[in-house]
Amino acid sequence: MSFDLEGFLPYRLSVAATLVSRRFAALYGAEAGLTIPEWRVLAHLNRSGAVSVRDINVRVNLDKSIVSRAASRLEQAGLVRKAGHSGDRRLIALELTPKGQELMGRLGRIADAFQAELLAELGPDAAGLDRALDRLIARGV
Amino acid sequence: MSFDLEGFLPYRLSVAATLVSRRFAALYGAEAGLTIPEWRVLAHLNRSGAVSVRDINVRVNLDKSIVSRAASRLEQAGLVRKAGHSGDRRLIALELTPKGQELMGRLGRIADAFQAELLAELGPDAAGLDRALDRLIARGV
DNA sequence: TTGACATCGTTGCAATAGCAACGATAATCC
DNA sequence: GGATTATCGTTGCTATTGCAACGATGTCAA
Repeated sequence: MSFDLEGFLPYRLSVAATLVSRRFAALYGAEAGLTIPEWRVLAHLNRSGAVSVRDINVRVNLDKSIVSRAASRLEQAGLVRKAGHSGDRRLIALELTPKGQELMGRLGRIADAFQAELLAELGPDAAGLDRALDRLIARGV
Repeated sequence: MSFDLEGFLPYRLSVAATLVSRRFAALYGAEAGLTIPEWRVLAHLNRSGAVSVRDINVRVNLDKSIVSRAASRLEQAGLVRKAGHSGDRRLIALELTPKGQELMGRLGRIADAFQAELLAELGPDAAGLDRALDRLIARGV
C-alpha cells in the first residue's frame, strides 16, 4: 500500500491548526487588527506582568526577532510599554498599558467563548486531543 | 480568572503542528531537500496519478500559486512531468516521473515510520486525537 | 582587573506566503 | 453565433518568516 497523505498526522495537524487559527483570527480580527504574533505577545503579557523579549520568545514559541517587531508595533499602538529592566540593562521589561489591558479583557472573553465552542464541537474527544497535544508539545520542546 | 494562552486550543494546535512538522522535516530533509509544499505535492501525486494544479490546490490546502511554483521546482528537479490535459487546454496534467516515484517510495517509508513513532508516543490518546482532527478539518472546510 | 565567552534586543537579508491581476481557454446565456 | 462570465495556471507584488550578524551588556575565570 502506498503512502497516504490524508492520513498522515503531521499533515492533519497542520491543516487543522491552520483552519482553527483562521476561524479564530476572523473573530478577533473584527475586534482588533492583530497579527498572530501580536496576539500571542499580548496574551502572554496579560498573564505574566512585566517580562522580557526573551521570556516571550521561549514561552510562546516565537523567534525573538518576531517578538521584537510585534512588541514595537504594539508599543506604537499604545497597547504595550517598554521599560528598562532594573539591574540587567540588556533586558527590557514589557507590560500592558491600561489600554492594552482593556483590549485583552475583551479578547480574552472572545477567546474563552471560542474555546468553549471548540470543546462543544469535539465532545468526548476533547480530552484525548488535549492529552495528545500535551505529549507532542512536551516531546518537541 | 484571566485568559490563559497555554491552555488555548488554537495556540496548542499551532505549536504542536509546528513541532511535529519540524521533526518530520529533519527526517526527510536528510533524504531530499524538499520544502513542505513540494513534499505535499509529491505525496499527493504519488496517490492520485495525473492531476491538475487546481486539484492539488483543493485537496492539499495550498494556494494555487504555491502549487504552481512547487510543481515548477519539482519539474526542474526531474521529479514531476507536466503534460497538457487532453480536452480542456486550460488544465495541465501533473504526474510523477520514475525518478519521482522512486523518491516517493523512500519518503513514504520514512513517513510511515515516523507516523508509527508518533502513534507509539501517543499511545491510547492517538484515537481521540484522530477523531478530533477529523472533526476540526471537516468543520473547517 | 582583564580578557574570553555568553546573552540580550535589534536589524539586515534572502526565501516564502498569500493575494490580486493577467492572458488563455471554456462554459453559459441571449 | 456572439457576448458575457467563469475557470485555469502563471506571474508580480508586498508583508512576513526565520536565520544570522551586530553592538551592547553581563558573567566568569585566571
